[in-house]
Amino acid sequence: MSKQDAPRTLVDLTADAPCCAPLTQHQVPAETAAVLAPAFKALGDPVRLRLMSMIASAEGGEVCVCDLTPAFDLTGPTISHHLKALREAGLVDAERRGTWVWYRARPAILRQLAALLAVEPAG
Amino acid sequence: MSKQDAPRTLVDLTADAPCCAPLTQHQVPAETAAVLAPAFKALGDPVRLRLMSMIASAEGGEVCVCDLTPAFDLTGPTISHHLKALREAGLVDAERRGTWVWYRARPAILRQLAALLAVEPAG
DNA sequence: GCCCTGTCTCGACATCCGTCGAAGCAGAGA
DNA sequence: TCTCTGCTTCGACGGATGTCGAGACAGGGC
Repeated sequence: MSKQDAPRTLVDLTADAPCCAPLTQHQVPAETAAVLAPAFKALGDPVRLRLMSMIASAEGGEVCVCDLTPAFDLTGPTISHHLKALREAGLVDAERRGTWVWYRARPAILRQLAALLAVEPAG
Repeated sequence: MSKQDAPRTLVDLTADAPCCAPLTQHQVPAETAAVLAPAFKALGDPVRLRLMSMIASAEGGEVCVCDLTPAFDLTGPTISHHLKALREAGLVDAERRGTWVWYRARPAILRQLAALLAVEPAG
């Protein structure tokens, strides 16, 4: 369940390759935009942004779905749907251990997104 | 046309205030997520990501719509629609000067989004 | 084996989004 | 004033998205 369902176009994105020059310095090619936009899109929902933050800032680097769901006024299926969106965007990984499923962040892609948005300190 | 049509919830976002601790260090509060998610959402479309890049990397810091439109296989109204989305997300400003409309980036909000996604070098 | 708990998938629904053509508005020039 | 060009807005259409309830599946305990 953890890796296979990430779309093929995002696979190289999840590596540690230094892929992206800042938005503000070079034009983003169409192919790069097509690959990166889904990651921003996944963060473009308040629930997913909070989920991403809860996962990425979790102690031990991972968090159980059972700790995520009660934090929202949403049903289990809806949270599961949002987690799937984060998974398919390559932002998180999931792993089942016994009864519970644990999620952890993928720092590499976060780094790449941050690098893309980087602005020189004194514009 | 330049500022008034930005939604009210984003106004404080466009200031230079150091608003956001990294995603990976503190949980993003619901209010912050509600304010920031629309900005990521605006970047979550390949066309808008390229537009944002073309505007942010333009020489002189601004670019004419007439230079943006021919770069895409899309009609004028569609490009205008995407530019409006970037405007309403507070990512760009527009200004009419004579016949043409010029767009420029707002570096402050880009900095804030990048800061939110920041990951420690040796996470 | 049976049930209980936790999570995901499926189907349905309302809403939102990307795209287009047509029309409107603002400036420039004849 | 009349017309032309550039950009936006409007209205419409098809497809994607967020949400839910119901049901399926996996693992643990009896």
